[in-house]
Amino acid sequence: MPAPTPAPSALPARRRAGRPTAAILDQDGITTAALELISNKGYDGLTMAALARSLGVAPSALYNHVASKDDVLLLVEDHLAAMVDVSAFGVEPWDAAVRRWAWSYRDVFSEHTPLIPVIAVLPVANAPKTLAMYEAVTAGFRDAGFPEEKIISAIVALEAFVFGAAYDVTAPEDIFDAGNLAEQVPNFTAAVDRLALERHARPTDVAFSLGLEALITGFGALRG
Amino acid sequence: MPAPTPAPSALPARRRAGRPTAAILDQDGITTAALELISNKGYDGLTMAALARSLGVAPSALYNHVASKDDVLLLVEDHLAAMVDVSAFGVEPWDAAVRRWAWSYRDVFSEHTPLIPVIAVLPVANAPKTLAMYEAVTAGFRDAGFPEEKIISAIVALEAFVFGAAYDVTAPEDIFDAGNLAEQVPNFTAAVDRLALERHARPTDVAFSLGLEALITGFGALRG
DNA sequence: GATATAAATGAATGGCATTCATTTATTGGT
DNA sequence: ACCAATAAATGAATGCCATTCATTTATATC
Repeated sequence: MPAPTPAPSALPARRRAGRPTAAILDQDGITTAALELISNKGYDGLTMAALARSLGVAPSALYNHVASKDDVLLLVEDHLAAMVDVSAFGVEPWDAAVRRWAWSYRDVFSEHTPLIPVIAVLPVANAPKTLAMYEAVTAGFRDAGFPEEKIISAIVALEAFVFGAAYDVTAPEDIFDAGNLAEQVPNFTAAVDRLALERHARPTDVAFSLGLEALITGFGALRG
Repeated sequence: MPAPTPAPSALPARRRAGRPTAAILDQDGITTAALELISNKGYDGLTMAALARSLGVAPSALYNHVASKDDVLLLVEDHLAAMVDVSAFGVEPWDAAVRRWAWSYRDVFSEHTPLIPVIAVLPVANAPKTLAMYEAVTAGFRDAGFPEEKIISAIVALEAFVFGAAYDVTAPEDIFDAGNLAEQVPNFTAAVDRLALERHARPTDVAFSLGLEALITGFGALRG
């Protein structure tokens, strides 16, 4: 049967199918809209349908510009990588530069932990800004006298710590409350209670600092 | 209209609805079936439908024993926590015990990275075996002369590193291949190539060892 | 023996990413 | 100046997924 003639939609000037004067969508716009959506509704709210809606477009239109939802996540990841602070490398001493980099790396991704499984396994060739971050860090290590064969390993180790710590930031405060099992784990409970007495900074920041300083000290000793 | 009388199913002795002589399902059986399924089909294959099928049961039956799929993941996680090797604490020296614990922790969860977002944020009260692991580690730190107020922070930091490293294990080998962007990141590319010349162990193991030894050294100095 | 309960069934439900045929304005070639 | 190819949109499927619900019934409890 012939398709019924669509009633000429009088109301909200609905766009008709077909190539428009200028493309509505591009990867930059999709990235920006995704970030906005994530910021407002979190990663649960980031659906292809919601993303399309926020761009005033049908969901299927997105697939002219990205291959999949994972592709969207990759775009977001690469955008965030550019926000990580590598500016101290080559300016400040090596240890201070690492410290700045690692803290900002953690802070950026602690708001975006659902990306971590994506990044951790992402070939860098698909993420130019991420690659640029690695380049800056690598150059910083090299110029600081780091033996070349250990640079990547050191960065990988630091990154592992950063990613794990990013999760930790999002954990509930009472994650270590053993509840009614407390009597069965006296050492653990005592240590948790003891930590709670220290009221300096967020526990997650204390742990991050403790680990990061150990890594910086340990890696610093490798420099020639 | 009245429900049509169901034909008395002659064939595969299909179970009828209603309370059976003994419960078919329990949390242990669900956990075991989930692990089997994960082992065979990976986490993508772990659906409530597949889990139910492997148990010879309707999907909805699972919900008499678990509240949600996340609940299943929690059961799996706690089972795995019991496989982490804490046996060296109190037997071997502190640094050797930490080494054994961290390596085995990483190895166990590198096969189960989809659990990491669950664990990292999981209140320990819901995971008794995980809690038992923490108790053993905490006692080991305390007996090694670790100041009590730093024990939890040190464990959290080590755990963060372990989780991040577990992801790294699953990364593709050529993750650092910059492809056609290689010229734009000369330092990075050189460092990646230089590492490739070292053919001792898996790169992921080299990085883990490097980071872990730095953490052990750094934390070891905190002992009284 | 009556009643309540636990544990199963199977049929919805609603959300999700993704695919596909179709439409049409623009671009580039002749 | 026409014409073919293409890019970019639509909207209607598709199939998978977790979860809910009314219903059934064997067993346990009073």
